Amino acid sequence: MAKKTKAPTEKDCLAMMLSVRDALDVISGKWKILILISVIYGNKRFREIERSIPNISSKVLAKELKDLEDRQLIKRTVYDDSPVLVEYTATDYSNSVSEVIIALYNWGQNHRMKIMGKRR
Amino acid sequence: MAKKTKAPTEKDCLAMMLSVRDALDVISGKWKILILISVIYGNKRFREIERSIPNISSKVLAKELKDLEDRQLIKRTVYDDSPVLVEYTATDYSNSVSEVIIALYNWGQNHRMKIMGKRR
DNA sequence: GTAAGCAGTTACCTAAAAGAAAGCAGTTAC
DNA sequence: GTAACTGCTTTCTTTTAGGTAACTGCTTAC
Repeated sequence: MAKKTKAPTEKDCLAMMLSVRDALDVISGKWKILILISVIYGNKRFREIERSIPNISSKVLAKELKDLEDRQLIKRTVYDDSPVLVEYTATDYSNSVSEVIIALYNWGQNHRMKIMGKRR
Repeated sequence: MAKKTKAPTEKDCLAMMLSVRDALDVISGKWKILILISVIYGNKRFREIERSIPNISSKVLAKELKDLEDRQLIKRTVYDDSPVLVEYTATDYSNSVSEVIIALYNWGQNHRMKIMGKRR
């Protein structure tokens, strides 16, 4: 299978950037990943998610949930018993974000230990 | 070694969020990761880095480089021959970000294929 | 002598994100 | 009957990130 081992070219560098940018477009922002964590973890109801994320407001949560739903990173299901009941759940696709989340989690933990010398 | 397998608690969810937030505080923004990629890849000079990142401006680059330097994610070395020569290089610490970068790269590539049905 | 490269800085402006606070229509609990 | 929960929406204000563009002092190349 002897492949040539090529040194990385400028194109590789650029390609890396473009894909990372694609990811950041979807995932970045102060709240999206936290919301995904909450939902993947198992929180389903609007208020439940809201309570699980420190300092998030209803307004921001509603907006971000819509955005994540549009991108199929979250599923919104309405059960129309009265009272109306709404459930947010993870999708297969949102589960694919786990790798990113875990990398961020590991790095963040490590970073805090570096700068504060202690764990949370 | 039989550890108890515990179901994740609310505290686990919160701890995850807090660490991820720590990471995002350092790493987020439109440009920081792209700059890290460029420098890790091997670009050293200010203009070289600038040219390697599509559409970045001098102002933003200068600001972000300072920020990354403060956080020890980049090393800035001045060679004071005349003309003054400045080199930016990756640190051990910035290399630790690679895992995050790779996760973002993989996800971003996958995402693009999902929504566009093609690679870059 | 002028154009172009180096490593930035400065000042001004805008759009988007986010915070704060209140409200609403419906339901349930006491 | 009133307080508290649900899933949001609305308005208003502040903050921040980022874009644009020009300009600096210095050096080398033509």
